[in-house]
Amino acid sequence: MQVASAARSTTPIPAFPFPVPGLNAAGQSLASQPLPERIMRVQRGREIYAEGDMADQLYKVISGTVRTCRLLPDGRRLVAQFALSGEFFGLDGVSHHRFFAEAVSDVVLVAFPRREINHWVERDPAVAQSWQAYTLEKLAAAQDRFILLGRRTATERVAAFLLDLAERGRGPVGTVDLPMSRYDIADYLGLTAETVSRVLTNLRKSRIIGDQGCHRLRILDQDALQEQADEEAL
Amino acid sequence: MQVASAARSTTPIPAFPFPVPGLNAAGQSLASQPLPERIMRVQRGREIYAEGDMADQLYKVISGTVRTCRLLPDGRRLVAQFALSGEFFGLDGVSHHRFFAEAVSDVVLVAFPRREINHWVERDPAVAQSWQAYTLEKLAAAQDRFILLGRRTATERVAAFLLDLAERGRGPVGTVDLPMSRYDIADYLGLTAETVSRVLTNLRKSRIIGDQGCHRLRILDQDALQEQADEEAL
DNA sequence: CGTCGGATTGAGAACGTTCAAGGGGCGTGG
DNA sequence: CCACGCCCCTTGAACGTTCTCAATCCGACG
Repeated sequence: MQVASAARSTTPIPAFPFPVPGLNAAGQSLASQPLPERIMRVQRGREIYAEGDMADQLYKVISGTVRTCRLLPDGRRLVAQFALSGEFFGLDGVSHHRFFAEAVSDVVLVAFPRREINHWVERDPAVAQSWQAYTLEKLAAAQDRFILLGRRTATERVAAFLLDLAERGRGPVGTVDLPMSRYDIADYLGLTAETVSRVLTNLRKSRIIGDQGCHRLRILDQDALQEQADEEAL
Repeated sequence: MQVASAARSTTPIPAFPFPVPGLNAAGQSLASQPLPERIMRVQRGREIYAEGDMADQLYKVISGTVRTCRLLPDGRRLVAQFALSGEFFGLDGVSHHRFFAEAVSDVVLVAFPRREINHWVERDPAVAQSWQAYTLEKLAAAQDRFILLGRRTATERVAAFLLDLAERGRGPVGTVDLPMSRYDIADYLGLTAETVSRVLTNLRKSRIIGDQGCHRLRILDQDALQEQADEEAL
């Protein structure tokens, strides 16, 4: 884990991970009490925290992509989350991390001490409410993923993944960035890299997506892709 | 949904769904402000709430078993949770339920209005903390399930399921109750009922579990079962 | 220009599903 | 009380999707 020098005055104060009344859009406290912050820079492939580490911080991605994973003893891996720029991660355990986090690409992060969040939560019921709502939303998203992993075909999973990334990504409309490898995608979707590759090839041959290199593609037919994601047997 | 008549004086006040300072073990308020409660009785197979319903209540199972599920348009189903007696459910959406809940067996429930919980959370930071911790725990459990659904073999899934039920169940030690059907189990584990049945047969033939009817079994070799659950290739 | 890791493609195998048939337990009705 | 019927559970056989293993290709980077 690499911690860069303290934030420069040129670095904008990052937004709090969840919307909080009393903070403006940039996350600056309206109560003239700036949030403590710690800017971190992590190189591609480096670990941000390990499984079992104290979960005493939350992280917000300023730029780049982060993955949180767990490894089984025999080498099988599952990616729990991809955190894109603007998103946050680190909420994978009550007191200790149950997953480890790595930088998919070079990333810049902000770390929020959890005790600071707890302090806020204790002081302000509205913050507590926001925080709770945020956690509940995460829980709902996790439950949605049960269906993807438990009952969807390979094509459905990949199509849904592309649509999800397209929505979350910040590139030009219709263009999807895939900063992670096929192995990462596979371990996120409960597939193998070969299967992911084959599905992408099929979608390309069907003119549903267009090729712009390994780590970028265009969605040529949004409706068709949606159809592939929702249900094979429509 | 069936709502029984108001609780009798013989009905013990049910415990709050999550541990809360200021409440004793039975969930009775020490602040001489009893929690509002609503006892419900639901017959086996009946719906408790539907997908899309307002998520304005949390439920605690007093006796029986409840499943929460979602259905895909083509009939595929996924069971998100089994709530055994003493456990609670209903936290499957921020404002509206994203799953529907049904009674696996005849059940007795207590419903807690969410606004009541919110009220408590707003009044007492310690309650807020407990509530938050509870939600985080649920989130961590959900993330664990990603691995089960994404990367485990059929045998591993079933073995892990049996161990989980054995731990949560309240029957005699070494005995596991399976109130739900093979189809329910399959939809919980992302398998088919046939596969579940086959795995159980294999475990029986290996003398790892013993037969006591379709809905009850004995764990004969806990270590072996643990081995099956953790990893095939140990 | 060469090297290396990731991506793609192919062939074969394996695991789980699908389809189908038979068996058993429980509740209902005669 | 017994018989029937309806689920559900179990078992078998064939199929299919995905995985595994392997070779090749491509692109990024030195």
